[in-house]
Amino acid sequence: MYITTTIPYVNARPHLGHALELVQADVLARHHRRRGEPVRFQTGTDDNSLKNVLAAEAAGVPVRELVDRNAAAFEGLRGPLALSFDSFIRTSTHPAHREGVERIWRETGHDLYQRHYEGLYCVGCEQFYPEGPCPDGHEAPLQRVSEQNWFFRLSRYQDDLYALISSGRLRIEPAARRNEVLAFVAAGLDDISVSRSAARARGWGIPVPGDPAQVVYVWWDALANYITALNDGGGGDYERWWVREPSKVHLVGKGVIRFHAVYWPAMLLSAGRPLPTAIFVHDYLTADGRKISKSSGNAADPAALVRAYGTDAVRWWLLREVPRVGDADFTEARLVARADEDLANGLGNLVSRVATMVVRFLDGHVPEEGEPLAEVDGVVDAALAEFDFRRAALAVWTLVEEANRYVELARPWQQSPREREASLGTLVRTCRELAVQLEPFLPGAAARVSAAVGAGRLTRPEPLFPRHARPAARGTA
RNA sequence: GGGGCGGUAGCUCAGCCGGUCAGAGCAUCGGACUCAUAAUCCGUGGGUCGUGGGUUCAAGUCCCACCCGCCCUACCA
Repeated sequence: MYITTTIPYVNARPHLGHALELVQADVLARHHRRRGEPVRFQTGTDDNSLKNVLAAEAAGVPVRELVDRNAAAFEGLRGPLALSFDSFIRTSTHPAHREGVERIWRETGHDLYQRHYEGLYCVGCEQFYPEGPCPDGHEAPLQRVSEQNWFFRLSRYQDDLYALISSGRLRIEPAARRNEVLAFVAAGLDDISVSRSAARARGWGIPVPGDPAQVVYVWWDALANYITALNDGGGGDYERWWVREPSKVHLVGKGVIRFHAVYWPAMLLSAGRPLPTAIFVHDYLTADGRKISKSSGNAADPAALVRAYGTDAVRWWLLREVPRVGDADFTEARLVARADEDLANGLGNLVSRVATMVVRFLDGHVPEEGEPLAEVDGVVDAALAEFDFRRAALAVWTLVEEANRYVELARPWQQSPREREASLGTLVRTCRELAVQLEPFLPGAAARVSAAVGAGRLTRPEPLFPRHARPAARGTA
């Protein structure tokens, strides 16, 4: 499976919304790797956006410096969020990227033509609008732009795209999003402008081959990363992951569906390249009921949240509480409640009590016999197949709940030695199974559970998870 | 303007083709237990399922209208 996230433009530091997409992709990657499937997990940054240029100008720093600094912040999420991406591409520095963009440009040459264009351009959206103001409410006013641009014959691919998506050959999830795209395609596709004047872009970006006065439209440039990251000029990765791989999944936010579900497949069709097989569209996060923005502060800064509460707590909130459909509101109080109730009181306490009983009653020796209490692999698998991370996480959690109930039922401290051996054997095996099932979701926690109830003689473990709220304050924060 | 999604207990949400669908978790209250991070387990209370109509023997569950929130799309005067 080839899994990609979108590559964010780096006019600012990453926020929690970026973390959501990265963590979702990471869960898919880890889940499929665990099942022995070949996986390539790809992410990176879009350095070539005009927005980066403007942000740098506003900050009074060279573009290169701002882009490098912010790109480093994105790549730096790897550790704090425990991400397992296999490669991280930066569109301004990856050696094969520029070359790859030029190559697709040439391959689609039969669908490119020059046309004079005049319109209102929103730099915030990197998009033209027939009239103002910009529907997203970006602060910068729309610019009246009049220039000679390159256009792509998108209109030519309307029928192909419709057939592709309605047949499911290009799967778009959730279904409501697929319908949205189909409605858009069916309404008729106009050709799109795919270049900008180099002057207006301040010379930032990739020059159009044979027309240095123009730079390649940033979306065209950015979308290409999905194949240029594989060094599509040669070297085997492209062949392996884009041509032969049967499952190619793009994770994208709802704001960029059209680029991924319409423009990108059309580009590939025009270039005679293989297409992705699935696009999963997630909705957005809000923080304290408000749209996440640069002014949201720490509440939406994933690195800061990890410093305060740890990797597991942040990942767990993103996976356990964000629905497949619909925006989700993030609050620190909810993250703390989840971490305390689920991780500390639920999982941590379970492992703690099981290990302690093995130490106390069996001198630390784990019984030979025992089977996990339940099988959740199938449910997790089914949930992840439809990108329902919350349902998958919940399924794993049923193991914790079953195990805690089982302790109360069996009451090993009152059992005969023989009964006790059996019940503790069951509990240890269940905890081990938990570690296995949990790995894609909470790799750090899984490793700690594994260590606490692993092979050899058990010892009384330290608490696996800290509690963040005082008991008396729980739920009121 | 057109299209889509959501509006279910205080909070977060499950409820596919109409008939144990009125549910879960958290919070509240009561009980049990003591292996455990004062954690855990069991039970109670609580909702006119956005509003108003309609179809049906029967509707959160289908149809229509409207209200609220969000998204996509478009701009006729």
